[in-house]
Amino acid sequence: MRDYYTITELTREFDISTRTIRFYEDEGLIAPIRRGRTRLFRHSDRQLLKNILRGKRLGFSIAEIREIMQMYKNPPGEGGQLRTIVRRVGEKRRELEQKRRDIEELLRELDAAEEACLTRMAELGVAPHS
Amino acid sequence: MRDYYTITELTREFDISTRTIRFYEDEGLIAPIRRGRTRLFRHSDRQLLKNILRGKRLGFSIAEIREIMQMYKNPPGEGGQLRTIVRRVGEKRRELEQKRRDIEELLRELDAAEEACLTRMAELGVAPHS
DNA sequence: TGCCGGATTTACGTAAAAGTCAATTTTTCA
DNA sequence: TGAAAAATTGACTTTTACGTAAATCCGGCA
Repeated sequence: MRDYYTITELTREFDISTRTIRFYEDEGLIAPIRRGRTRLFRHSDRQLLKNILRGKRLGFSIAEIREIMQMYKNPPGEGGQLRTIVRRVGEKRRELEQKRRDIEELLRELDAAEEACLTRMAELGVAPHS
Repeated sequence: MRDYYTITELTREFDISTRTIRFYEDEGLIAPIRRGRTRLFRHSDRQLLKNILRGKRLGFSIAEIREIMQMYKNPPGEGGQLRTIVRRVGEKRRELEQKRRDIEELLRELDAAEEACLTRMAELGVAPHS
């Protein structure tokens, strides 16, 4: 297990550009250490990047991703702040549950569409795969 | 059950602007009928709008939503086209399944974050809700 | 030591998805 | 019928999330 990843290693692993990674750094989502001017990414940085990309796949904006990341990087914090976090966790959870319902619905519709295609292909006497 | 919806009824129901609806029309995603220049939305138009917004919530672009909608609006079609649709349905399904895994992961992390907050609050002797 | 390839910085560019504004037009209904 | 309210159109603007280009810098090595 290597100590550090270079920026290009990460661009290859996740199929994103260096510009994208630097952009996330500018946005304060990751903070790799430096040797001179060169960025060195720790395992934790790589993990954060993974989380960012997961958020992106789910359609969250940078601002939303930042907010989510702050939730589970909660510092000791004061009582009121903790309650705020708990409330926002609840909101995000509901949002994710809505997305999950959306996915289930869409999957059902895709199933129906596929079946309609296969039925029609059978009628036409077409082979199901190339 | 009314025959038609006006544009403002839909903007209120779905909490979007008229500009957004007109934009979707320009993009060819919906095609309400006209009485004079005024748009009249049928139930099917409303349903399409619902589908569009579901796609948006899942982070799909307009282009992707258009592609998905073409899948289950598949016309009689010719054999090769049917196979193309079946293939693309498969791709979208895998994409959705990835999103579903992403959601499960994120939900687990939110659970952990919430629990950490609650534990900390108990230590501080703070009441769990306002 | 001189060069080469990768990394960085700075700055401007851009596509997608609307928002905003102004000028009409249309509809409604008192 | 006539004015207020609602809808339309077109043009321009904004925001987000990077892309791209140019200039610079740095570390290794022949």
